[in-house]
Amino acid sequence: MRYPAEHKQKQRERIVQSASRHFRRGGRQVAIANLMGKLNLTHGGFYRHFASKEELFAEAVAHGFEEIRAKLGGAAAQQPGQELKAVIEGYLSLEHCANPAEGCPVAALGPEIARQRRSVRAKIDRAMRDHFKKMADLLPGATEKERERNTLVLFSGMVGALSMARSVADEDLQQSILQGAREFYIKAFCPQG
Amino acid sequence: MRYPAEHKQKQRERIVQSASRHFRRGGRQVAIANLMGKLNLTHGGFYRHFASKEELFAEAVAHGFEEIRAKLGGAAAQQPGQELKAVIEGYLSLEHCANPAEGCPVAALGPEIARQRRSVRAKIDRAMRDHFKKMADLLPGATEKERERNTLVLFSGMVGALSMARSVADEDLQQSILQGAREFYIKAFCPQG
DNA sequence: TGTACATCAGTGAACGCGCGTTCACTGATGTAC
DNA sequence: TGTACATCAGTGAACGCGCGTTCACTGATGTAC
Repeated sequence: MRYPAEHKQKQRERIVQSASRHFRRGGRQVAIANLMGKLNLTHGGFYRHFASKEELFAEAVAHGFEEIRAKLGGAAAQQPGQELKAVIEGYLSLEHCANPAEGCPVAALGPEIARQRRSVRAKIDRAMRDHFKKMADLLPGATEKERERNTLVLFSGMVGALSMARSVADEDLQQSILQGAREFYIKAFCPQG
Repeated sequence: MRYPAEHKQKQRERIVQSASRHFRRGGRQVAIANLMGKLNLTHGGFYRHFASKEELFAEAVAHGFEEIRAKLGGAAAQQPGQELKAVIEGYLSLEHCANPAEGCPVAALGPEIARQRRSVRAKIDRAMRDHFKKMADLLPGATEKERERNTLVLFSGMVGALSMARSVADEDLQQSILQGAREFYIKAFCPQG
């Protein structure tokens, strides 16, 4: 059956968005047939949209940066004057910890990204740089360079806290990790305590 | 062929140690046949030592904590009076970044650990708590509780920096992440700057 | 306006491969007598 | 001391399953005339 003109592009976007969440939840090994099935499609059609699973993975990770940025941006907008504090509290929240599917792609997939071929990582790099460049507006620092350095320190630190919190089984320990990191980074990066 | 009395236990330890490194390099999905092959064994014998791949994985991760602690302890011992600085510089070194197989298991496998069944994570928890308890001796803090809180903040932060550095393709960015984190954590946690 | 043909997103079977786990078997050495 | 048997770490074939990718086919709609 032939589809309307924009159909293909929209389907492709749907696949990327859905895959992005499923990869973040289950890892890169989530099967293509599974991903397509969630959209009521069969696996055969996948290759009308992507050359390989690798290509989808790279785009899915890139999409994840946009999604988390929208979330953190929303949290920031709700606390004018305390934007960075809101971002830190949002990122290190129990809610983010419990929902990797809708959260930060580095915290959810970091080591798996690290194992991809260079070309895949290069594609992800661009999205990541773009993401952090945009996030840097919220950080303190006299020059843009300094703000970007601070951004990398803060976000890499939060990635680790979230990743470690998710990997422990004990809920008290999980909470301790998140809370300790929240307090520490707010003190370290939010100008007025 | 029947083997000497201690043979079985030694073989088991060899498997755990080898698997630990291979999992850290390639992820949990590294095949049992592959792991056994590295030790010139065939896959069939695996189940004389372990009930499942899951069991091996948990022990392999636990073993990883001991290995990295020995490494960091060695680095600390070489710089008396600057132990913590040596640990931070060792953990956030290019060398550690380039060699996940012999490095921190959380940085190498965090998200994959997070996806394991609770029982597996519980086993890993014990090893992790033990690890951080021992590392806490190096951290500043008036009470033991405070030192342990600081330990979690510092190490989770370093986990994220290492994990993020490994996932980027650009070497300059990778270096920036590591260097920024090194400077920041040394300033934040090493008493005499 | 009507007809014949082209298009192409999507289908589902098939290919080829890898993997976790099981199991009957091996055979050198330990043990019972 | 010698013999028959038990042990059990390790072997390698097999089972059952899942997965990435390919491919011939479908069929509703767009296009040429």
